Parts: sequence; structure tokens; C-alpha cells
Amino acid sequence: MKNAAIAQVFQDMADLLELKEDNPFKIRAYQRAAHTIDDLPVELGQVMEEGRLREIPGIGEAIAKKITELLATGHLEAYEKLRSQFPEGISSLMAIHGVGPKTLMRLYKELGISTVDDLEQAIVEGQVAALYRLGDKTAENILRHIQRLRRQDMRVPLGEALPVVEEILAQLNEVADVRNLIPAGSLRRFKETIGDVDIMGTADDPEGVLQAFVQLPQVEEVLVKGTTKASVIVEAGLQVDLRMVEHDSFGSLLQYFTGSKDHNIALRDRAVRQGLSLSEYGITVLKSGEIEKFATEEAFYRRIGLEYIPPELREGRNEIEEAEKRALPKLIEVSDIKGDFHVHTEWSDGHDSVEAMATAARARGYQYLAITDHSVGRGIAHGLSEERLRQQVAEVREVNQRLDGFRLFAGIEVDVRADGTLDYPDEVLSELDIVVAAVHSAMGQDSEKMTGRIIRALENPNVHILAHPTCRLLGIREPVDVDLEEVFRAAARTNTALEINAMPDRLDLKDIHVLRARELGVKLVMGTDAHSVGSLDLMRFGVGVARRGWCQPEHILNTRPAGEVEAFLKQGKGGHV
DNA sequence: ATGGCTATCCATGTTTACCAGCTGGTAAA
Repeated sequence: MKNAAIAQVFQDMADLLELKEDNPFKIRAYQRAAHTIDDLPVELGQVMEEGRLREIPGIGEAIAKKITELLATGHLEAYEKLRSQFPEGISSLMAIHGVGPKTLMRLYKELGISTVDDLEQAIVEGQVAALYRLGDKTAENILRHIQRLRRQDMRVPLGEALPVVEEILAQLNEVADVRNLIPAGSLRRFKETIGDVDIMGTADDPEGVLQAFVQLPQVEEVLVKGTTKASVIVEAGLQVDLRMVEHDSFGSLLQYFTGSKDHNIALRDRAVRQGLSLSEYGITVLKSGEIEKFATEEAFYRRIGLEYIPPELREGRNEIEEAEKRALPKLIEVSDIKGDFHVHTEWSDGHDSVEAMATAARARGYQYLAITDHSVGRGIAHGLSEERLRQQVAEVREVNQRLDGFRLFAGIEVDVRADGTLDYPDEVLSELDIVVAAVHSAMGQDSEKMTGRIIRALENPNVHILAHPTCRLLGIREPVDVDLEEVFRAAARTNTALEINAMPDRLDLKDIHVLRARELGVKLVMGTDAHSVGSLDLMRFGVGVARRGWCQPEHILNTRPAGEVEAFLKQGKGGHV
């Protein structure tokens, strides 16, 4: 049983316990366990074999026992027993905004509602509004949320949300007089998908700013609007909250709303032991009851004895311990990147010429760029025949000649076929400066086949990089079934680099994989997979993943100067370091 | 249910906005 499935069981148990109005702390314990497991970089099966389940924070005696049962039998008796007390699938109703456990239980007991369809029908028929303490407004509100839920998944990919939010910030800055305006929450932490967006602001006239906010042209619907905060729905169904706060406590508020929840809980625990109580308004000294306010996050963290923790690290892993020791990594930044290892041109399915891509890369301050179009097997993407590849290499070398102080590498994104062989013979590949291998077909293979296939590609001495190792497409395609642990070991052994694909719907490897790959000594590179000049900008999403994976500049090959990169490409694999 | 160090015990977060009925419950963050 995989981590995601186990986490799902505990999440569902938490939902059902909430319906039962069980001990709230027990519910939180299950939720926390589910979240931690979902985020775990190693499979629980392995942790169990090593007898280290209890070392995972939030996993104690009872949950460890349940995990063991799930891994051994695929079932959990306590879960089945709990489920039998409710109609099948009732917890899916908890996903509807505006329906909490209390309302849900009443809907079930008084109206026999147990599915979203039941609920929708009951609202239309006026049965919901007729219940005591529910009315027209509430029923209508629930109906709206059901329709929203139907339209699309609630979580929006970061790559979609970020540009929308940046546009809102730009406009709001123009029409209203604001002092601060910073998006908090998962967006600020650069999580790969965003639930709601939380913008924090300060201004002399906060109500005026809120008024301007709800009147922005991209606002499709106003959910709530008070004197200190407002919530709206903008395009793509994204919910955006704006919260106007006091300027002198902006730091603690920003910190609080940036999260993550796990990070803040751990922080609060630690503060209580220091005799301090944390809240969004500041820090209360428990003995005196005196409240201290903080205008900046730096001052806030300093007050509790920690160095500043960048938002991308605030996931409740071990950032607090490291901050205490002043041992946080100096995270990689976009400005550290000196080149891109994965771009396409009009030779295959890209939109711009070799020269246009090269000059755009140089204009960004890059020192080098690898041209890696698709190989012959990707017929649909105009993959290059051996003959066309030779012609393209000639063009790349010619452009490289003309560009002073810039290195253009001639390469290929070569298909890893179903059996692990590559799309071109070794003689052809060895002529290239750089070979990026990638799986694009037969993605339904079982784990054994897929893992073997990928490892075979890694073992090819001509392959420098494996691109988008899990082949996932956020919200579209699940990752392929592959034993990443084995892939990481093979990559380390063969000195093959693994890619962090920066395309926002890939982000592959993802943050927790990056953490684990680094532990195993795998080399990492960044590629935008750009299909046009503009997409070179996607690098910032890859950098976000690397930052969430605790990467310093030296962990990513793209921060090395052209000479070092050339050395890796020329001899790296041959030496089998 | 977890984890801490007063442990056969105890703490685990608080505020805002909305709605239905005219103060208090519920949900969300």
C-alpha cells in the first residue's frame, strides 16, 4: 500500500470522527498524521521494515499499529467499523464549503441526505431552507459551492494562480493607496497547487482598499466583505481573500497566514515552553500578559530565538530545529541560474528558432543553453530523424560560433522506448554535447517494468540527464508507477543527473523527491522544457521546487559556470564517479 | 491520539464574518 492511500484512510477517518463529534484532538491527530504521511519522502513500508514508524512526528503507538495493519493486510478494522456507522461516501460532502460536520449530520438525520446529488435536489426543493436555523441564504450559499465544486477541482496549479494574483496586486496597487500588499499562504510557500489565496495588506484607509478590491474587473463574485477582510472569486474559480491589518503587527500576521499549519503548530509549541504565546497579533508574554507587536517577520522570528525561515521551508519538517542552530541552508535563487538544460525549437514542436532561443537565453544573463528537441519516436511532435538531427546540430554549432561568450549545447530529448532502449543508436548520441532521456510512451507499465526500463536508460553511458522522471501532469495524469528509490540509487551510481522540470504542470521531480534524491547523492539539474522564448521564464517555478527541497546553489548544476558544465557533459559519465 | 519532562497526568488556538432570529451558533482560516 502506498503512502497516498494510507494518508487517505486517515484523512477519511478524521472526517468520520468529526461527524461523530469525537474528541477534537483525536481528529486533529489523524489529520496531522495523514498530512505528514502524504508529505513523506520515503515509503512507509520501508520505514516499517526499519522499525522506525514511531520516529515520524505525529505517529504514536496507535497510528503506528494501524499503519502496520494496513501494510500487512491492506485493510484496517477500526476504519471499516467506523465506516459502517455512516452511509457510503458521506465524507465527500465535507468538501463542500459552507457545510460543516454539524450541518452535515442534521442533513443526514433529518433529510436522509448522503450524497452531493441528494443535497442539491433537497436545496432546489426547498427542504434545506425549511430546517431550523438554516434559511434561504444558507441554502443558496451551499448550492453555489456545490456548483463551484462541480465545475472544477478546488485546488489550482501554482502556475495558473500566480499570474492571476500578480495581476490583482498590480491593479490594486494602482487604484488604492496601500503600504503593504503581500500574498501569504501556500502561494507564498510556492506549493505546487493552491487552495485559496490570502493577501495581507496595510493601509491608512483599509476599508477603501477593500472596496476597491471587490470592484476589480476580474472579480466574478463577492463571497464576503467586512471592515477588515473580503473574499472574492476570480477567474478559474480561484478564491482570493484580502485581509487588511494594523501596520505595526504586519510581521506576525504575515507569518501567521503564510503557514503552513504544521509549521505554526510546531512554532507555538516551542514558544509555550519559552513562556510565550503566539497569535496573529503578536507574542504574549504569559507571565505579564503583555503583548509585543512585530512589523516584520524577521523581528518576529528573532524574538523567539530563531533565524529567519524562508516561506518555502515552512512545512513543519525540521526547519525550526535548524533555525535554532542557525543552520538553515542558503537557498538557491533565480539569479543563481546560469543556463537551461531543456528547451525545444521549431525543429520539433517548439515555436521559435534555435537562434531566437539562444539570444533570449543570453539576454537573461545565461552563460549557456542546451537545445534538446524531440527524437524520432515522437512523431506527433515532429521528432527529428537522424538526418534532420544532423542538420540541426550543424545549425546549433553555427549559431554557437556567432554568439560571443555564450555556449550553445547541441542535444536531444531522446525517447526511452518501452524496453529501455533509446531512439537513436549510441554512435549518433555520442556525437551530441548533451543527451536528455525521457519517457513519453507506454506509461501504463507496472512498476517493475518501468523501473527496469528507466534504469537501463540511466546506464547508457551517453545519457547525461533523465527528464521529468515521474511523467506526471498536475491534474491531468498521475505519475507513472516507478520505484523512485531504485531510480535515485541508479542515478547516483551512474552519475546521471535527474531533472527538476520547471513547467508548472509538471514540477517533476517534486519537492519531497528532491529532498530524498539529494540524500542519496543524486546530481540535479533544472530544465524549463520551454517550447517558446517566453517559457524560459518558467525557471522560477523550478527554483521554487528546489528551494522547497532545501537546495543551495551548489546542489543544482545550472548554477555552475559553463566550463564546469562542459566538463561534466564531456567526462562525467565516462569516469563513473 | 500525540507528546512532553509536574507523566497511573495534561494541553492541544483564536478571531472574524455570516446567518437566523434578535444573541449565539456555525464555519473558515
